Amino acid sequence: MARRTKEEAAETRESLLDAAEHLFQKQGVSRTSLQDIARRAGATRGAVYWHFKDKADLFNAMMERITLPMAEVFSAEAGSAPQVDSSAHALTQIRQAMLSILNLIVTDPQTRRVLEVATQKVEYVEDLLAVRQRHLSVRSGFLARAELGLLAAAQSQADIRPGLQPAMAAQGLHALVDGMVQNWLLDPQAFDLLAVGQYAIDVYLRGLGFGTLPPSQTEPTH
Amino acid sequence: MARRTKEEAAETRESLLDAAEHLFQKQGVSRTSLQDIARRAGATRGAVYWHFKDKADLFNAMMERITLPMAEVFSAEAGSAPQVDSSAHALTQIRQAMLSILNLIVTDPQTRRVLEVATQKVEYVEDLLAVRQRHLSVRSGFLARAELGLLAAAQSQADIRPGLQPAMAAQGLHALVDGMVQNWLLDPQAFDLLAVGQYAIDVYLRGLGFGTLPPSQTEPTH
DNA sequence: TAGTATACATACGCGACTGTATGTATAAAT
DNA sequence: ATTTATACATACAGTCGCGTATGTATACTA
Repeated sequence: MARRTKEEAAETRESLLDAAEHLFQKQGVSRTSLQDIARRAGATRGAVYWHFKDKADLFNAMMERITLPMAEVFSAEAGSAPQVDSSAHALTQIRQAMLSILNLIVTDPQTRRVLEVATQKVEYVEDLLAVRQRHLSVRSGFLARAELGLLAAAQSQADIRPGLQPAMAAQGLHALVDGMVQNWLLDPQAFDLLAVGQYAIDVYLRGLGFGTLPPSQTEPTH
Repeated sequence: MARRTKEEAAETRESLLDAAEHLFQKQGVSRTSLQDIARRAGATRGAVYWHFKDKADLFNAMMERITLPMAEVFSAEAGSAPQVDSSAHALTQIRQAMLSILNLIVTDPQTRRVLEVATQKVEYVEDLLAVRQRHLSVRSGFLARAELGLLAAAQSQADIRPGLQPAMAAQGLHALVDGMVQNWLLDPQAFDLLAVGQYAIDVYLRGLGFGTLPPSQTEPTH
């Protein structure tokens, strides 16, 4: 083979990452060789070592192709409908953001693939610790957002519990969504992520004292 | 070396599993060779292959040494105080069981180690799929228990929400606890597992309509 | 007490995977 | 129109870890 145009080179890179995604999901990261990846992409290890330093570098590049769901949704939400009464609907925003996360995971195969790899098909160790770091930073972003939202919502509502502890409440909310997603990824047929997710989130928010949620679609179909 | 007594052989086996626990936690399962394990246990690969078929077999033996927290607590709970009024205190039992889980994880280093390995330091794939299976069966056990408990509690209380859906509610509860544990294992200094766990669980149960929890220690110290 | 099975240690052969070195046709720069 | 850097493919060691085969001293058994 000979030199390709810059475009073609970029395509090669992408196809390598695509191949890695699928193979990592099927065989796990450690059991997938660079040979495997190159072959599936219709290339050789030469191409891999040209585009990436080693497997860890390739893995990180794969991760960076997608924004993790949590971050994705919050950034999208920020640029959505301009809020006239932001504090009043802060809670609705949080709720909606989390449902969007669940929806994205159910809908988008690539997101689901990479998420599955990141949570089940890789060992959080050494050169791959970047995953852990990303995970942690996404979490802290979520916590900050949620905490602010909860505070804002509490101020605009009367029936809020006096003992509300925003930091702990946000941690719980995060654990709920995160645990829900991980459990669903472990066995997608076990339950309906959207339905159960919505139900559980509403239960939790109600437990915080937010009894009156927008009547739009608060109750799941039963 | 020569032949050891049966006792000594059993000790060798245990020390191999101990070594594996620590090394798996530090380096991940795939990056730990049987050589590493043998060396740390003060033995050779010969001992390993005598006691175990291969690494997967050793890994599974390591997992089976401990009962996973969720299962542990429920089995212990079953044999605890005999219930005079079981339906009335079903909820308290559930709550207590979950707090015991969290307590066990924080308290017992071995449980924490193995749990960390099982959730972060192994790839759920092929010969190691037994972990996934264990995870799933523990979950279904939890769900069954929790669902029954919720139903029993609902019958004995008036202020329960009419729309209670026990299956979904149980899923949410499980996701909450599971997510909490996993997030804590990822970064134990990020928050206090016991305090936040208790807070979030109570929030969730309150959201289900169980407003009056036993006054023992419902409110976290603040 | 001789024999046998046990509980390892040691030695060997092997494939797999990695990183690098080198070759090369061609797109792009001059 | 050369030249050069690019985008790979191919070739080469080298290491590592695995599984097995074999050796062996001793606890147990009859």
